[in-house]
Amino acid sequence: MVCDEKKRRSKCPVTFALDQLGDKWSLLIVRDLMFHGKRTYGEFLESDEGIATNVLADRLKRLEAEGIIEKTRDPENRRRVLYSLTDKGFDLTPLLMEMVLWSAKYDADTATPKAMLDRMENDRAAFIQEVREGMKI
Amino acid sequence: MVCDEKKRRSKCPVTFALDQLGDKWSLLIVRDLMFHGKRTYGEFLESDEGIATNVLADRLKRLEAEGIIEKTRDPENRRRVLYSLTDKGFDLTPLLMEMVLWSAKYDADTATPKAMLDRMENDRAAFIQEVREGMKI
DNA sequence: ATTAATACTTGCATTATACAAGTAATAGCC
DNA sequence: GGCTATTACTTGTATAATGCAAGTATTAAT
Repeated sequence: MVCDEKKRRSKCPVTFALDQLGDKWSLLIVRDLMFHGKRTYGEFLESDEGIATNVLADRLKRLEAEGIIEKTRDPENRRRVLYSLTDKGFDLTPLLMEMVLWSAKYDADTATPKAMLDRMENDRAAFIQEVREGMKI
Repeated sequence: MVCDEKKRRSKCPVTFALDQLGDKWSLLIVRDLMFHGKRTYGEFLESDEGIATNVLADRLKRLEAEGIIEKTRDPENRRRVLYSLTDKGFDLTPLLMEMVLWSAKYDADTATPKAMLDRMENDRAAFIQEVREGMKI
């Protein structure tokens, strides 16, 4: 194929976001980068949800193509690839925060510390700043 | 099958939300209920994205089972079924707002009026209140 | 030179989706 | 009451996505 751009379903912003992130795995990779300090293929594979290797490879490729993550070789160990969030990826922080707050409200078993939920709700800007700093290489 | 509960992938709140909404269609139905005043199967079918009839039926069933939407017969026309958001569904408003803001930032073609984006950003509570009022039957 | 670590790719079975068509219940009209 | 239209689905089938097990390629360590 000469052109691999997908046709857009519509010009709706919700659709735009869903076309880039609307599946059961993409946002878990973003979560791991954003909140859990994960950076490598192997680390993503270890997450509790158990993503399949081919699906992980596919999602990393797509997220990179969409400019949400970027890929570098680890200079200290050249067989290791390091993934990180771009600004576009980091800007998903508020979206992830709202997901966490919604789930905390409606899922009795959610494993998010109360203190963190309070910070998310009461000082959004500070929380986002903490995430940004935590993401630093 | 005796029990149709799905096993959870993890206790992560992001996973909880993705298991209920993480596909390319569920949130579009929520969007149509929340922002476009749609309430019937036929109206959802008309949306630009072009959902397949069987997928729409499946998603309506799931969303209802998850307590995000509810179903009533239209008393004035008993062959018509009316869908509406529950409180749990309405509480997705901030999540949808963040999706819209993120897409507006990164998609040059997004069709959201600037004035609406400004209200979402600068007066979140008021915007949410407007949505709530607009949703009234 | 051999083994280990890391990041993938491949093949195949299962599941989900898209598309076209058909069915069921209610309503409106004669 | 019988006929047609409306509305909300269901069903069948082809295509695409996912899950799982196994294999390959590149770099590092010994």
